[in-house]
Amino acid sequence: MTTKAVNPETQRAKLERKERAILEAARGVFVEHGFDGARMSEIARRASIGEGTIYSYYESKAELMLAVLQQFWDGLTLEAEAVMASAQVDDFFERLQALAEYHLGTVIANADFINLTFALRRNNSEVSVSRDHLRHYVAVFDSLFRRGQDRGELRRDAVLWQARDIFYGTLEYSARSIEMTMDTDRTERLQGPVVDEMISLFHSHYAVAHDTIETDRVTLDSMSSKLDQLSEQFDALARRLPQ
Amino acid sequence: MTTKAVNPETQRAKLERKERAILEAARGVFVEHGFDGARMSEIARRASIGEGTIYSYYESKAELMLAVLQQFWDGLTLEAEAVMASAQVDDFFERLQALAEYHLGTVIANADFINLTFALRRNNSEVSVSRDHLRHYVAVFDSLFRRGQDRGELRRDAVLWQARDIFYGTLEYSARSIEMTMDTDRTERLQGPVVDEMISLFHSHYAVAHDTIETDRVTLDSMSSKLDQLSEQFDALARRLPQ
DNA sequence: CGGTATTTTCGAGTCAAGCTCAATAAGGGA
DNA sequence: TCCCTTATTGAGCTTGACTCGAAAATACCG
Repeated sequence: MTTKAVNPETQRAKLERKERAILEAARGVFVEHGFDGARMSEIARRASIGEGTIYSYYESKAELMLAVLQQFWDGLTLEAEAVMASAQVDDFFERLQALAEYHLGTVIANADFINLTFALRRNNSEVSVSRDHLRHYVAVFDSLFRRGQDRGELRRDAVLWQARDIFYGTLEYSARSIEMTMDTDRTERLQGPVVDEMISLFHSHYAVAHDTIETDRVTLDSMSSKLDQLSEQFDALARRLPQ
Repeated sequence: MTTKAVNPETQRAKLERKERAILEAARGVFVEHGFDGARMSEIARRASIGEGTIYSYYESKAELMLAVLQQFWDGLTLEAEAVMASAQVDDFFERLQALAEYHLGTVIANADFINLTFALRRNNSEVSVSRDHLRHYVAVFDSLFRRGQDRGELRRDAVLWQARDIFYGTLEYSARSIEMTMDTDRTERLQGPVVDEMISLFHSHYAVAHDTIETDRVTLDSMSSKLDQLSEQFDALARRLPQ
């Protein structure tokens, strides 16, 4: 009696703990062996439960995988937001650099997960979920970019989704390239140059550099008129000179 | 005697024809159902052979898939090279645009294959092959870019692999985004703007226009100081003149 | 042509892995 | 303690990649 009715929470807590155990075991096995290579029996063994029990928590292997991915992407999004929140400067480009460094590092470190996410593109139901993960994650960049436009650091006519494609597309492709050259090649690529190039690219393509050119044009105009003026004065002076 | 020894070629040709039939059937089934969804039995049925026969041509399902991918990527590379060869202009940016249009269209049209390529990243042996496909394919961009540098259209200090990452990374990411918004959203993205933005980006970041602006600035500064100097000399001269 | 060696094809059978389900255990209220 | 609900289990079911012994086709030779 006393030990049994300890708490109504206990039961739920127990289930949740078990669910977390399954998720953690699944995460490890999926990362180690990929989706096809992962064995439900191994996941069950690591979670210290029977194989059939998994199916009372998750409908199928695919759904379990999806839960793992959900957790993974949620974690990424939170971390990315934290990186932005902890930035000590307001400057767009500094923040972009922080985000790029974080993203590139993460994508390289968790390449397995990223690949798994895109490998799971068969059933339409799963696609939508995977899409939501991405949408939520890239929202960090979106708000950063919009803020940069509002603060006048970025061109107003820049198209958000184009910038987003360039940012994430380039970083992911670079991550794959870095990954590829890691084990075999001697010409190992580093993360630093990739991020630097990205910032430089955003500077030259999206910064309000146009204003600078405007200023130059103004300088040019004023110089030109000054020159004309000087020329006239010179002529006038020359005419006043004695032969 | 007469009918049997028709030709020593016949036998080999027969085998090769059968191999092509298997490859073609496999290609269709893989594209329709993905790697896991594809059934060896269906491939055999479509190729009008017994299931076991496939295994006297290919070691395993994975190796068959790899052969399909090999053929696919080789075709892509050839097409990309043909696009470059048939370009009517020499201008780097026009050629880049043609390549971008081709690549984006191809990636969207054959999204299944592209995904399959990256989904097959488990066994190390397969990785290397997949890497070679990519390396060979992107060589088209590489030679185009180098030519652009040689012809003085592109900055000499530009780093090739960085430009390559930007080009292919952005296009692939855009292709995925376009794919995603295709069936559901009303705000459908088009391929045109993506390519245009890419060209514009390469113009602003890699064209020798940077040098021009730099040169302009330097010229402007020196002209400005010379003008001031001249103005002073003129005043001094004017003061020395008799009233 | 007949006979024989070799090569190619075949599909029934094996094995492995995801998944089901009837039986069992655990929990919890009266 | 009894009973009902819920959770857990692993032996089997199903499916699909792959094997293998046999048969069919082909090549070779006298």
